[in-house]
Amino acid sequence: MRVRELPLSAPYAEHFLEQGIRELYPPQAAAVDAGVCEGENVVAAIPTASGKTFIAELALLTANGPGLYVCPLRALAREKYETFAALPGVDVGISTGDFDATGEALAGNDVVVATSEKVDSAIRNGASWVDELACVVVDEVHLLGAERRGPTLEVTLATLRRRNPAVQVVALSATVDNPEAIADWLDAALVESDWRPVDLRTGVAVGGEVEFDDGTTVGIGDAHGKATTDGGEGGPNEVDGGGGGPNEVDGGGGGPNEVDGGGGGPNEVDGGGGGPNEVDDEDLDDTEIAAALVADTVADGGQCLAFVRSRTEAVTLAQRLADDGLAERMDIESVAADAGDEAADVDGTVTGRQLADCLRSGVAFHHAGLRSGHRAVVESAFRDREVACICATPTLAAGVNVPARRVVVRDQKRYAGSAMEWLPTLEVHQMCGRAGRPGLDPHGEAVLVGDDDTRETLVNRYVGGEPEAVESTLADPASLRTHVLSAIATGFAETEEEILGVFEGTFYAREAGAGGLADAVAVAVDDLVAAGMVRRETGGVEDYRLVATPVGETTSKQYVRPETGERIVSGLRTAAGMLNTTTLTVFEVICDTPDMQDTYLGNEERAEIYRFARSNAEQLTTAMHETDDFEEWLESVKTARILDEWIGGTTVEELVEAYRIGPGDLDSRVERAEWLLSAAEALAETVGVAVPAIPQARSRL
DNA sequence: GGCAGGGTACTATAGACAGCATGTC
DNA sequence: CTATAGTACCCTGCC
Repeated sequence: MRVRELPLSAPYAEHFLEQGIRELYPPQAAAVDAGVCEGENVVAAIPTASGKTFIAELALLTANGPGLYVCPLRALAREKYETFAALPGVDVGISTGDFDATGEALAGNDVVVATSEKVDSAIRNGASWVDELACVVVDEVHLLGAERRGPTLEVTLATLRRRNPAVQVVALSATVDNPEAIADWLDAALVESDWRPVDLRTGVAVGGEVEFDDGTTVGIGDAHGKATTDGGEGGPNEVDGGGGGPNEVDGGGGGPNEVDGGGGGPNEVDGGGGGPNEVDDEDLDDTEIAAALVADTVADGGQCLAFVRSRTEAVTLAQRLADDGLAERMDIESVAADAGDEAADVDGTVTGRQLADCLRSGVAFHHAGLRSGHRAVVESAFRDREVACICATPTLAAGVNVPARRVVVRDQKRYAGSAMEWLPTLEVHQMCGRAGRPGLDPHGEAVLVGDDDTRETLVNRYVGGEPEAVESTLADPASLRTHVLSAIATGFAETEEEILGVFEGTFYAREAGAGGLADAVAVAVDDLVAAGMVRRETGGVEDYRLVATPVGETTSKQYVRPETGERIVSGLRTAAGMLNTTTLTVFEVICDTPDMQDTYLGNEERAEIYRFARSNAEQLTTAMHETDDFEEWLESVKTARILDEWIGGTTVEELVEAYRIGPGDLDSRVERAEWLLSAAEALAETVGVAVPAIPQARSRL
């Protein structure tokens, strides 16, 4: 199918042709056949980089009215905003917590790009534009299975559809085990495919060699074995009708079960029995294997991503690769010396300096402790081929697009609470899916590092294994309370019956029936009444209606969780009766809510924070002996102390040093504090308490 | 006695969304 | 619990 044949107006068709898109990828063609251009609901469960954006554009451009594009990350929202803004004659608006590109009212736009929380918030605050939508595209719908954020996605989508039954819904998902359930929920046609524009092979590295799922075996430390099964030298990047395009369809991921569960086939294509530099099989630890896997690809002119478990390990691996002189083996454009300077310019923290040093050696690391400036430098230097390898925690797999020739997953387990857990298959697949850069690499390679004991597990679980099914988490009491309050506060529901009606259209209800929630909703309502968020108003003879109290209304509008609203209100009341109310007081209140991210409290620090809490007890709203979770409260005190020092003028460098947090972590704490303080101010006004320390703290943040 | 090197016990561990006012045609 | 890197600390052995 060609772009010319699509029901697009001339300027759009021109635009795509200019971008080199002539022939549609098979999943795109399938989406068109399913009716994306005719207003039909479509769920596309296809790999990343197989052309999802184009499907979204088709839906939005052919829709009979304004469109909404919902995505999970602010960074992705920005990326999409730019993509859509490049379309001729399309007015695009963006709406995320931190970014507002146009300043115009969202109502005037042809397309709005927003995070799901922002859409939820817009609905709660009565924004009118949501009712005029003709089309909603939801990116990464499989996140509906995520705790906390999943429920807001499904409730938001259900509400949008309820208020506007005619709206077209196009949902884009990673490959999951039950895409048909999502399609069924949305009354949508399902397009399912594992076609990719660049072939991907996945392997497991044990000792000195890698066994790939296509049956080939490659020695590690060989200058990277050649010769795989596919011959497509022709031009994997050509989207042109002429070239190898269409017939690549079944050559590639075609059959989903091409993978042989039993491990490597008998047909080894070993690079010739141990190359000259072949690494010794024995006594290689995972890091050495990972480093060799990276070095091989780099020596061959390709770039790598290496995924590890923790932040420090990402940094350590990057430094090690830098010391090994990794980049010297690569004909990279130029080592990222400028990027190094840029990274150093962001701040003078240890993290920043380490990153700068790595970048000047053509290596980088990436994790959530980096500030967004750092991350942007790393991402763009990598895209410009100034960096040979990024060592990263799983953040990178879910974020903006940074494809590499080879992906090395060194660690497949993660510390969770008190034990090591295997990573979900879906997550590992997303890491692996970053392999293969269209136009630059003949194929992508993903390698999981293991040993004799784990080999079979890795093959079964990740190489040949199916990703998990998406399951709703709406039944979680905390999520339910939030959305029940929202339904009442917006006036969509006045009885428990009507609340169930709001949830009728959710993914959860499809699985369990809305009735499955009845008991849980009743509990949530009771909780909200007890918390002073909701009131039962006995209006009629026998019945009552549910009404949000002013506090409940403000809580919902401010988009904080009910528990947060409750904690803030009680904190404010206590503060009003205190002699010594300071900025520390209000920080303690907002940090002691579930909406503030807690800060790790090390053993060493505990005693020190305890002393701090004691000596400042008259400024804190919580008496030590009456905390239900002392440990958690101490963490809040630590966060509050950091914020208080921050507004007192302590620098990032000093705070990072003193409290062992990443610079990016500090940024995110500050950002949340701004938001929670404004919520606190609004709540203070609704309950009629004046706490001057709130505006003080706000202005100094 | 002093110090280097090695063994050992202990500590720590991924990620990231949201409010609102304001001015302008 | 199913792990492992980094580190503070102690012990040992050598000078």
